[in-house]
Amino acid sequence: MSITIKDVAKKAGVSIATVSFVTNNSKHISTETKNRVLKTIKSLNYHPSKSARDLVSKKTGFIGFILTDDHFLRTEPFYTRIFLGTEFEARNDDYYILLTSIRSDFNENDQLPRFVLNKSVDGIIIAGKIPINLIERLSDYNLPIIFIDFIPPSNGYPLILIDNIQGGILATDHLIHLGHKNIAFIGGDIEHTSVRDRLNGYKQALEKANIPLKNNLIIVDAPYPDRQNGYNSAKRLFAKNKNVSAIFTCNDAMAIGVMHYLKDNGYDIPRDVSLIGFDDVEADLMLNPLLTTIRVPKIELGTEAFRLIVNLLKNKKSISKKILVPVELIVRESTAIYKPK
Amino acid sequence: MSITIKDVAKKAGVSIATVSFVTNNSKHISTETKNRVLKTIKSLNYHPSKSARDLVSKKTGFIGFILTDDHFLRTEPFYTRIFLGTEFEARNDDYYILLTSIRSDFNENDQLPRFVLNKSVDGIIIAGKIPINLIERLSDYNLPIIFIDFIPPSNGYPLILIDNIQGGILATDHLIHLGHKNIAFIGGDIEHTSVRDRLNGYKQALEKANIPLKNNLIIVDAPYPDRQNGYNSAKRLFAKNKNVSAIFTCNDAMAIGVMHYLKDNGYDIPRDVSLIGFDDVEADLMLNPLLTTIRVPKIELGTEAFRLIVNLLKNKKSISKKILVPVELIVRESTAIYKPK
DNA sequence: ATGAAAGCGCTAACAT
DNA sequence: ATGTTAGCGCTTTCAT
Repeated sequence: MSITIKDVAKKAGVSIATVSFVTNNSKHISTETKNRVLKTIKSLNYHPSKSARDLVSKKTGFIGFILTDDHFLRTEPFYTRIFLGTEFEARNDDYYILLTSIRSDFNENDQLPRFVLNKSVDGIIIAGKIPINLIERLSDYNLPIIFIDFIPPSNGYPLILIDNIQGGILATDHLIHLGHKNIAFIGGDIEHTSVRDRLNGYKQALEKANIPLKNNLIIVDAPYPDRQNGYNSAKRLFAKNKNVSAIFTCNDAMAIGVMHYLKDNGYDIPRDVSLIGFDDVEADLMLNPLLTTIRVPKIELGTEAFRLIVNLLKNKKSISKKILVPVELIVRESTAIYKPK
Repeated sequence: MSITIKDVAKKAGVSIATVSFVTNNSKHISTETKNRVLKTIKSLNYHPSKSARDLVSKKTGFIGFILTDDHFLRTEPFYTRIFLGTEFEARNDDYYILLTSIRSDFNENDQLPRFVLNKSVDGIIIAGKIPINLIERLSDYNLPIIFIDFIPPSNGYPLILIDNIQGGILATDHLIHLGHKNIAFIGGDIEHTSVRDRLNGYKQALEKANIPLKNNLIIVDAPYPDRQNGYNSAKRLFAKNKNVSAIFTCNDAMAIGVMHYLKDNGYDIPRDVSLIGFDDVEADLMLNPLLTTIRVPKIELGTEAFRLIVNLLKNKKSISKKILVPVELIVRESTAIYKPK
């Protein structure tokens, strides 16, 4: 049998209430008894039973984390890092994160995540694009929900977002400062708010530098921002336009595809073409040349989300907050000063 | 407030015990009352409180899943798929999986996963290579532990393993049947049991076909089986040996690296060189040509592990089992009949 | 076949 | 400052 609060109380010569007060720091206990209790707890290696605690406090001590399976299994560890961030942070607050995946084509007939049905979480974190009908069905459960890197159609939810516009500006400014004028933008689906915002930043930066916007330098018709689509987009870009000297892609996966295209077609990076990505994923460090990119602090997105939801849980009132997490330019090897041919 | 067992009992006109018996199927209840209770449960949308249940049953209803962070964040979603498998299976048994990562250089001073310290799991699943000292410290906690895709130095743990030898035979046989004679093997660290076993299968297949083993066709000196090391290994292979007509790499990540090397050096796949990988990860489907490989049923590794640990939990006796999960040859486009140049 | 009641380990109101 | 005690929602033994 496991050690319980009674064992500690008996051994320390106090009541179980006192022990409880000590473990919760909830009432003023004389330093002397407090220390004695603490010592006993340690000596007995006592850990309060989570279920007993949860039962009386009417909390579950769990936060649900929902990811579509394609995000969960993405080749670049992006969302898994965000999960890790929440998990790190949860360690301090005695919470556990329950990770589950749903199908990306989640529909009416699919079951909601079990932890929702069984009410075994106090709140829900959702990362990345998620089917709308899931959100609607979730709202019946009266659980605090917050979104990371996704703007749901319905308002009122707290949001943790990447400062994509700023990132777009940062990336484009970098290329402009290197002397580039013919700067292309390659993005995936323009319907994604993050792609749109990054493109937006690109446009703002060009405008500020008085560089005219050319539509045939913008390729945003790929369905999904992965390597393959990066490759194809680059192919389409160069089919229309030979004198591109720099490319800003909406994420690193596409940048890697673009890099392959450039290599396959005899372009040297960065001598002939400068290339900058967005996200800063592991894979960038295995490339040759190393990819210059905009770093998205993935772990921090997770920790921010966790902190926010815990605050929500404490204050009960649903303060609709929007946290914009800043990004950072990481200069590596794939960008260089513009040299006319 | 939430619906409790009392509400159900009152509405159904029975005692709470009866409701409990129904939800647990634990005693014979007349079909009539049973149906009535069931209907009431549904109408009230009642879900038993997990904490209350756990408290009395002295179970936590949780299984811990430990992964080193480099495995967790691997570029190819291999271990995350295994986790998903356990999670899928856990849904049927009313268990939840608590996923946590530890650093791959976990040492004496690092804290054990919180769910171990707090005794909030009933058992532990560990996937992939894990630091030995963690295993040792874990053993103090008297929790059932099972390993997936890793053979710990200490015996007695139930193991879920991939049938690597069979996979090696399958892959090599495939190449042999295509008429290849100069078949290379590229692996990562030979210290890994799985690499060793796959190499073993390779050797067995060659021997059976009376093809002499050539040591300069075997490259197993890379520290980690990733793309970059695949690339480098291929480079070393061709430096020693020009007339290789087929390559079997110990995993797909390395195969992708090899593929890049071959392309960079003007080899056509599969016309000049046939290539087969191992694992069958998403990325294979984005390659050109599509990669022939040995499929490891990742989801199944997870479900098997979960089933095994639940059995362990039920029977209490630690049956030291070893489950060998079979693999499958997936022929795609990167292998072809041998044609002399 | 069903019900009454004890008790799992803990928190928190109330008492001292 | 510390102790007593009533539950939290559930399972399970023992009655009936």
